[in-house]
Amino acid sequence: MDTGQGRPGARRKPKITINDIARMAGVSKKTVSRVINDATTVKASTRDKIKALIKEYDFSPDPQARALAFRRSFLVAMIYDNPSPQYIVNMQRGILDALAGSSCQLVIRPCDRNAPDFYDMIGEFIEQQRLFGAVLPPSVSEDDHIAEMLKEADCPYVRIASVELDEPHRMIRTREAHGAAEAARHLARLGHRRIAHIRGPESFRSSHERLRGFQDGLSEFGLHLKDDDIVFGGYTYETGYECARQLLAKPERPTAIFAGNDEMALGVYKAARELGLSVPADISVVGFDDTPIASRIAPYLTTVHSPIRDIGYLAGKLLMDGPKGPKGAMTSITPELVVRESTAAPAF
Amino acid sequence: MDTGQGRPGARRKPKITINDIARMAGVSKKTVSRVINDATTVKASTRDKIKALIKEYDFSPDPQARALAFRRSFLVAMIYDNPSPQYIVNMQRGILDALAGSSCQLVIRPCDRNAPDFYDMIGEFIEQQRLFGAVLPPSVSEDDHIAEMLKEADCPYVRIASVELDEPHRMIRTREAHGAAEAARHLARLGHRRIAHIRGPESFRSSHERLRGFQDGLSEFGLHLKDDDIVFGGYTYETGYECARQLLAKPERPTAIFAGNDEMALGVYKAARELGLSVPADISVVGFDDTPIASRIAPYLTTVHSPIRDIGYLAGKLLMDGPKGPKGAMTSITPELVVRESTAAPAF
DNA sequence: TGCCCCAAGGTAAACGGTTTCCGTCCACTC
DNA sequence: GAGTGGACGGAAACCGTTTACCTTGGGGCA
Repeated sequence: MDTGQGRPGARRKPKITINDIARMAGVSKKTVSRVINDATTVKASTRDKIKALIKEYDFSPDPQARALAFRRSFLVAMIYDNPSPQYIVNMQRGILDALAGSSCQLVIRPCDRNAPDFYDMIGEFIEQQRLFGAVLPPSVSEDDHIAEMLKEADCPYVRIASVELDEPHRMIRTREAHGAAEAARHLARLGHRRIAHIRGPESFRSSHERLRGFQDGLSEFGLHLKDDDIVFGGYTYETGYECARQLLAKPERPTAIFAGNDEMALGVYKAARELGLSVPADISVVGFDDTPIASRIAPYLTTVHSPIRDIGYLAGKLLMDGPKGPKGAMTSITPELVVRESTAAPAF
Repeated sequence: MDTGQGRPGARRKPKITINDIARMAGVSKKTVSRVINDATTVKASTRDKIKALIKEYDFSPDPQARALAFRRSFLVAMIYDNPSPQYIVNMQRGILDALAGSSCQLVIRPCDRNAPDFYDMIGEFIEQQRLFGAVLPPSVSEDDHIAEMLKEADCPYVRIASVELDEPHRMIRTREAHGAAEAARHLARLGHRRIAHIRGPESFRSSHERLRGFQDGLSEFGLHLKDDDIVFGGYTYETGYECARQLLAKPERPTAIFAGNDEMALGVYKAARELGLSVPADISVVGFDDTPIASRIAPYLTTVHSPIRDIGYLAGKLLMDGPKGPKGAMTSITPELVVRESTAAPAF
């Protein structure tokens, strides 16, 4: 595009092809193609001349034609079922960060793992699009069948998960257990002894990891979660609320609750409010994710922060670099605790 | 130009082509093509037979090959700069709802209108991708230069905005003034007389519309906003907070504040909290957008609900149908007030 | 010199559809 | 029996790249 200020009479762009470049450079279009893709066997002087022409005429090869010849589109898909807008948007941005400068575009593919024709839909999508690659955040990432289909279709992919469930060059690990352990230590140091946990659903690996990490952190202080102080939530506001009602109705109620994510932590806030309990004076609350609400609500929520955008970036980078990318590439991310206002020493 | 080389082309798959279908149907591939695309001049029985075969063998034409022949990709782009994750995600879903069943995919293109090379980037994107269409939510939708570039590239597009700024078949109107007027009436009926407004930035058309609608609503009750009761915010939590501090520090402070969006309304909550004012006893607050936070925070926020996903759906539909779509197609959406807990009669 | 080999680059055929430009066949109608 | 129009075929061109395969020229080496 020209940067000149807007003229009303815009010109029709004389679409320039690889042939034009070749003619002007005095070489065959094959050589131009070589320069564009893989300039290994082209003399430096020839390559420079062609590159100069490409730049001068602002030429870029037609993605559709390339895709046809390559038998592979220049599309990277993000396939996800995570419902959190914050998560989704940040992940998208991260992947796009990694795609910037490449000739790939990001197509999004939300889905519902419970839909009856789930695998058909995704399978068809994968088959048809001949994707350049796919990024799978949780919980789609935990679905081995999807990974299998992608492998089948010869489509590179990267899975983002809290546990190692594929080859290293296809994985970004989020060490969620670490963040959960930090939360546990924080509560233990504050002096809490009666601590409860609202965990996420069985079907999410992350909920296991968060629980595990939390237990590990507590055990460092000789503490442990009693079985009936672990209740199952569904990672939603409503379930968080209900679980909290249940926990706080006990005769000997806990002085601190670790919610499996921020949404449920907000549910705990609501339950506490209704019961006339003050956060953090009567009950300390810790969340997980650090969604924007966490720093908007009163009291500001102590939670575990995951750098979602960075994770997306790593995943995208890993995808673009392929198995033979730099060996030292980072492939894991460690969430950290952010202490705000919702935790305090228990009153005795 | 990094194309992620080193990926060998896909290995051979028993991929079925249009020729196979044609052979099996006993027709020429041209007729199959007719069925796939247009089917106007194909006899019903032939068409049915071909369709059955297509379904049986699960054939779908290669998008890349079609794109090359059509000189147009099967990609619909959503180009946006709106920072609200909730808005983005819902809009994406809405557009995808409309794209379902078509052969189009959704590619996303966030951008920053303040970047120095903004128009270059977008222009290049539009030129290269030969998009099937584009959806422009605010505030990108308000940029005539972008619309011009799209028209130039012969790319259909739909703009979503609160005012009519393009031909009807390229517009989805969000009648935000209506929702704002409802908010005004609600406050007026409660008995508020001293009302303030934290408006959005000058550069957003929506901020004008919301102000205008609010004023219209007030005037029905013989009320009006004094000039210094209208302050400029930036649609962010922080600016909402600062504006509220300013308004609430006045000797004769307002009894109600209409914030231009929910983010700013949360800022008002914070300011009120700091000043020891209770919502809604001391100050009523109304937001706009109905983000999820609005129904998570205490007190639940009275706000104006926009069905973003529906809007996205309409935009996508309009795009797919084109100018010759059904005449009676709905092309406007009216946001409605949702009364919750943050508004009450003023204390005298 | 003769031979081999490699770097550098060319040629033509894919890639998998759509389109153009006729034609043909056939059933109806007048 | 001629005219008409709908349904469909055939061949080739085309879309703009990449790729399989081949040529060419020149240098190293025995």
